[in-house]
Amino acid sequence: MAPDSSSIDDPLFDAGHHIFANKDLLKTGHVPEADRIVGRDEEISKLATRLNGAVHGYSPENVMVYGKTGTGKSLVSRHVCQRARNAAQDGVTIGTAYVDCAEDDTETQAVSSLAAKLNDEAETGISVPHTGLSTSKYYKLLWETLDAQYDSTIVVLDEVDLMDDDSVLMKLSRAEEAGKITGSIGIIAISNKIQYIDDLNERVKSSFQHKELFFKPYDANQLREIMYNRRDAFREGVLSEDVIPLSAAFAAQEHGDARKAIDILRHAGEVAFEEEADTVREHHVRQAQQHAEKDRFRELVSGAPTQAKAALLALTELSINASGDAFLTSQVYDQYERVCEFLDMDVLSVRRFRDILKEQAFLGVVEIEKINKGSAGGIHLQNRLIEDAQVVRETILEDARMGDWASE
DNA sequence: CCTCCACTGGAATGTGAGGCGT
DNA sequence: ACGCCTCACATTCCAGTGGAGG
Repeated sequence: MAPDSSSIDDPLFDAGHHIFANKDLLKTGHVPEADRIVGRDEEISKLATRLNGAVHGYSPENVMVYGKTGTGKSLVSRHVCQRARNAAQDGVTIGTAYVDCAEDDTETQAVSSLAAKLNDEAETGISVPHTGLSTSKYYKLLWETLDAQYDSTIVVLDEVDLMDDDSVLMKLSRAEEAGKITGSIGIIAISNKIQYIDDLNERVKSSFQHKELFFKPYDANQLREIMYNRRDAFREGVLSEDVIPLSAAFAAQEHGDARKAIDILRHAGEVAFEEEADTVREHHVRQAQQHAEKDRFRELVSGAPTQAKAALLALTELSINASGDAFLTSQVYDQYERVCEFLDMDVLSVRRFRDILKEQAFLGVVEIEKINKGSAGGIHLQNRLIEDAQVVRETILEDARMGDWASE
């Protein structure tokens, strides 16, 4: 928790860090100052237009914000909220609240956290308990709070698609016309899924439709600028020239996710530190990238269903023990039967087994090539692991149900 | 150019879990 | 509590595939 720069003279914890000056700047939750937001000017102004009403005491519009992770959706939303608060005309007060629906994923939790965040007890005299009330009570508290304090309220619901249902959206969007509150309310709903709006209740849908805002992934130039803005996380002169451009290039390949870009940069710093290098260089970035790649891969494998793991285990076994690195489906299936028998699992049909391998190919864990052996055997698929077989094997064996296989 | 091999992949169908309206 | 629907996962069946080798 404490910043690296705190200088407690304990030899166990090195006095200073020779790579990082302020590592916090590279934390995922770090919010940069307004003038450091890169390449999102258009999105900022569009979002502001929608919320413009609030500043003048009218009703703001609802907005649905789409975009992949790490494209600045939350950042821009928070930023615009803050600007709206500051820009509020004389006599107009604006309340803003941000709810992460990944944390508060039920209706009650979301409403209670909204009420708690918007309520200033000193001013309203209302106290909002963290738990214990019924959902409707929390709504009532929320309406009271809003009436007591604000002319307009902007609510940001981040990752709404993780919400268990859309009743919060429903009730919030209708609060004004249903006369629950005297002021107005605007919702910024943020979602990673483009189709999210299709699953919504018709009423909610209509209040968000045609008010969507898309966030494009960052390109390499923008990523580079984002990283330059945080270069003071490192000590001066520690970053060599090509580190940031290279990290940006890697991250741009990975769908333009700014979060990943920063991760790679931080990782590169950590690698350099562990190597006791004086500067962060290109090869540290490459190593960090590989590390990230491996992490992603491990996540894929460890998250796979049991049967898929058994299939992969069969493939790793062949890759390690047999010659060659690509194997016919029938060979892998034979091995898979042995694995299942040993682990006392159900043996799936060949047909299903083929589909499982195909899924893994889609995820990028295995690679499948079609070959034809002619009159010697017709059409076959050759399955090959993309990552190192040992790595895959170790990851699978971490699974309790698979562990026994380690004893052959 | 035709055959032929052994697997591929589409389609139909079955099954259990979980959500939804009544 | 109830049937109804959808979804993910799995099985069975079988026509289709396409290059090596005659």
